[in-house]
Amino acid sequence: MKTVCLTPQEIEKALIDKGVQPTAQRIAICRYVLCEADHPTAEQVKEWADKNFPKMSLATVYNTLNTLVDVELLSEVKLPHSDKVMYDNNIHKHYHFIDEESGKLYDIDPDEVEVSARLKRKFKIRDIKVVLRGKVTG
Amino acid sequence: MKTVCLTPQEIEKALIDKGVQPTAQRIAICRYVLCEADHPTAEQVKEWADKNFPKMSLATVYNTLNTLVDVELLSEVKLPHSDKVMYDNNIHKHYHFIDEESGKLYDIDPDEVEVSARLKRKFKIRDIKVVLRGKVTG
DNA sequence: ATATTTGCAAAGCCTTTGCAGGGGA
DNA sequence: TCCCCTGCAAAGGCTTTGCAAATAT
Repeated sequence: MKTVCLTPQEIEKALIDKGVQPTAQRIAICRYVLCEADHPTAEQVKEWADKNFPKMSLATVYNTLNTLVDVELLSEVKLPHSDKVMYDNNIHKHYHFIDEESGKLYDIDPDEVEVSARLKRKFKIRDIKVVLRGKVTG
Repeated sequence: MKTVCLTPQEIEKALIDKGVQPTAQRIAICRYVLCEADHPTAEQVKEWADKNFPKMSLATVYNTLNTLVDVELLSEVKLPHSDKVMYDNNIHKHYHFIDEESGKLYDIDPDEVEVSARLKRKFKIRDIKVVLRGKVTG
């Protein structure tokens, strides 16, 4: 979750820069998922919208999230501990830590994890994903 | 995929040892998923069953696969490149490599990948999952 | 005889899609 | 004007479940 929140104006600009029309719904969702939320699911975005936006359909929530993923303002996280997609405002390379007790996700900086693979020659690695799991104190 | 295939008798014994009734359907599915198949989906197991078993419902396929996972004769693999669960007869610790072209899965021995994490103290790691992705030649 | 398991169909869960109405450029 | 977006409801894909009939011990 980013510590700095974008203003509606900044969000509008970001959307336009990406070639996405800055509709009220999209700006609202951006305000939530880019600043306030922490790895929300579509359902959580919908719940937020129900409280903070006049009226927004679930389809619009999904469409908007998919659009934001397409233009790389957001990234999609699918992890085995949940059947729901989670959305991550961290679009840089990073790993994830799953708190086994709460299911909560934490972003892990790649610098904190060292991975080196020496596979048989037939494997050409293009990407490595690491998912950590355990307890989080505090 | 194991190179050694179990006989129906061995499968029957394995099921009984695990406290699972060795019904014809279960033995048949075991013969496929424990020996012949390579990371099959439930759908693929059903297709195999349709060709090689008098009659088996999809529910039985799912129930049986879940039972085998419960008794640890099989492990469940959920990866982000597919929305379908894949079943793995390798129940030992290992990682996976996804061939980006075919979607095919390869088991990777943990010895071939070195991972070391030095996270902040609040994180107590209980498990590390590594998913590699790239091209496979040959 | 009693407890499990099977098969079928229906339901469940998450996500996508079709289409008509509405709003922005 | 014209195209894109929204909302609604229906559909889609995968998996689970309820229940009655069949099977196992």
